[in-house]
Amino acid sequence: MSQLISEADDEKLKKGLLFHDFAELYFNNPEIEEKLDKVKEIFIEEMREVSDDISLNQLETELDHGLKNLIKFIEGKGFSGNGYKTGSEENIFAEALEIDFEASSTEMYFKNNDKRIKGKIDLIKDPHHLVDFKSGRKKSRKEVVKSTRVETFEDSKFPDFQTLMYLSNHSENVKGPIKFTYFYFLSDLGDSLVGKDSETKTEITFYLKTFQKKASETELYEYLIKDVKKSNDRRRTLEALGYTGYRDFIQENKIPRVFDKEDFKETEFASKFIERCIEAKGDYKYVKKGAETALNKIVEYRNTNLFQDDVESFGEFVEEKISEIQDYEESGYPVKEKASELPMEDLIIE
DNA sequence: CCATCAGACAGAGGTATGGC
DNA sequence: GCCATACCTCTGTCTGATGG
Repeated sequence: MSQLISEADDEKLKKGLLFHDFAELYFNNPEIEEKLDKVKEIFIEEMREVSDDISLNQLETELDHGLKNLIKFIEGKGFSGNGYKTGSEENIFAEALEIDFEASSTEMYFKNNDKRIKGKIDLIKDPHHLVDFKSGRKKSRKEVVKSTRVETFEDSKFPDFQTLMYLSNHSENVKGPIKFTYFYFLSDLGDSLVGKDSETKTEITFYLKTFQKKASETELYEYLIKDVKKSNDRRRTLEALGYTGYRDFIQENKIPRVFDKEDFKETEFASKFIERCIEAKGDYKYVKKGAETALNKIVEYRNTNLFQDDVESFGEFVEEKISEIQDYEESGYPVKEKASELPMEDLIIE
């Protein structure tokens, strides 16, 4: 892969930067909404500098959608982040419009020497809510978790440690679950014609407890049986087991770190669980089926949220990679693993 | 009352296709 | 080479019918 950046890439980067700058300025100075036309002008002007054959029509549509979505999403004042530094000194729109602004919760930079990570959070909406603005295609919760988790990122299309990195760092500042929102401000382009109101954000929750602990709580038990009819196999099975029966089983048996539904079904944990269900209700096909879909749901829950064990295993992974790099420094890099192929640009190497 | 089965349906994920 | 899109498959849900 060439290091040269094509004009198209350049254009994309610039566009992303401009949208981010607008988000930052709007968050800190919401009255800018009155000067939206001016913002658009500046935006288009700035884009012309990178590329002389941009499609004005398309850019205007994107602008209308993107700015509208960002305004709709951002409301109220944010939180002054402890442990963060203000990230960017300049804001294109603020400068062009000669607005003096003080950012206290946008573009928050952190560098965590202990954990050897660093990054910049687009917006800290409140102490328990981080936000990242994205211009690309919307990704599902499952995709986000898969691409950030150490055990599964290699199988994902776009490995990206950002989510775990930010959460890992931020969890030092707060107690209790942290929400991480990816806001895809352009993802509903083209929907308005059909009148569809498509979701433009993906929210991941990081529970500051292990999955094992979380799984034993009523919340997960409820998740397994809610929103289905009384006749549902899984619901009938789990209701026979009862919450206490379910909780006891989880407390007695260690849940294996397996993220694939099929593989999970093969584990001892799974067969024991099915056995326990049969004991509670009787040896019927629907009980086995109900227990199996429950196991699937448990894995699904795990694959759409993040837990303490994910952060821990990420921390170990970082340590491992850093010592590998130190080894390479001494003995030379192996030829087959180019540094650029490793999704770890953001790891601190000093 | 409860268990079982088949068939229709919806949503999510994965994959192949065609355009740029 | 990239990407968005359409298509296919898998999974789960619900309904209605049958029979204990």
